Amino acid sequence: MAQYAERLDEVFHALSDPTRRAVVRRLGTGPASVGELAEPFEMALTSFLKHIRVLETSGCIRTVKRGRVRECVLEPHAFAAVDGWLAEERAVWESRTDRLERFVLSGTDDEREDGS
Amino acid sequence: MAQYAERLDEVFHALSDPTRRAVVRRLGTGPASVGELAEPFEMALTSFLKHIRVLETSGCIRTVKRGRVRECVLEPHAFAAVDGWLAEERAVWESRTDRLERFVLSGTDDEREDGS
DNA sequence: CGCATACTGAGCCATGCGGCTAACTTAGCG
DNA sequence: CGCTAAGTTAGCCGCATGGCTCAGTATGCG
Repeated sequence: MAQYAERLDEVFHALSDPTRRAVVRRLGTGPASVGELAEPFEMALTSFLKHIRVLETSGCIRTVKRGRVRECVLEPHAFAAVDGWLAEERAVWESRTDRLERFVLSGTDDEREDGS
Repeated sequence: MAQYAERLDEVFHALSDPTRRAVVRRLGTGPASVGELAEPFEMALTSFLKHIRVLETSGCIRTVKRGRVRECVLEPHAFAAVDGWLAEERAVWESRTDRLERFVLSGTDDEREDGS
């Protein structure tokens, strides 16, 4: 278990920006060029390109240059990492609430986690 | 749909740091004081406290001061937001692959999404 | 009371982020 | 060939982040 990680930092960072999340959302509906993706946003193209780079280096998207156009496609694989982390987290948390539940129901002390 | 969001920026940002993810993981096993949480890390307590603040303002954790000790507890609710976003994302993406599948199987053109 | 413990606040510093403009490169079209 | 369209590179700017130290504050124990 816990094999996910790796670029988890970068993926979470990539998703922490609304512009980038919007791009991801858009790419969910299919591939698009940088220009197409940039169109809904006010910012300069160069600024927007930085977001694309962040998404790409984090592994959230893949891009290829065809002619003078750069095509971007979603890399759903990257989100599995987030999903996996979340699942592990929930597993830890749920096993804890399970123990708590047993403790409450049984009245026995099952609740010390500091090894002192 | 899409009711989650709100502090999604902050939550993703909070989770983009390994120290903070480790804290979240630890808190999954139960509440802890700032000092307890800080112990495994090299950094100064004041530096560590900033991480706690980030986690708190993002809504990932809740803290209360009892005596001179500040207790931190996980706020699993916050992760539901991430989970929700992820689910929406996947929904978009899967409806797209469904359409693609139909297209491939039927041979009809079902694949234009730009309204031009 | 006095002292150690557990934070807390203020403020410094280097780096990184997210925006910008200006100038350049390539590709496609006529 | 020459012009336009689509990126791309380089570099500037202000602000946020994540580390640090040093000097409080306040609680609990003896």
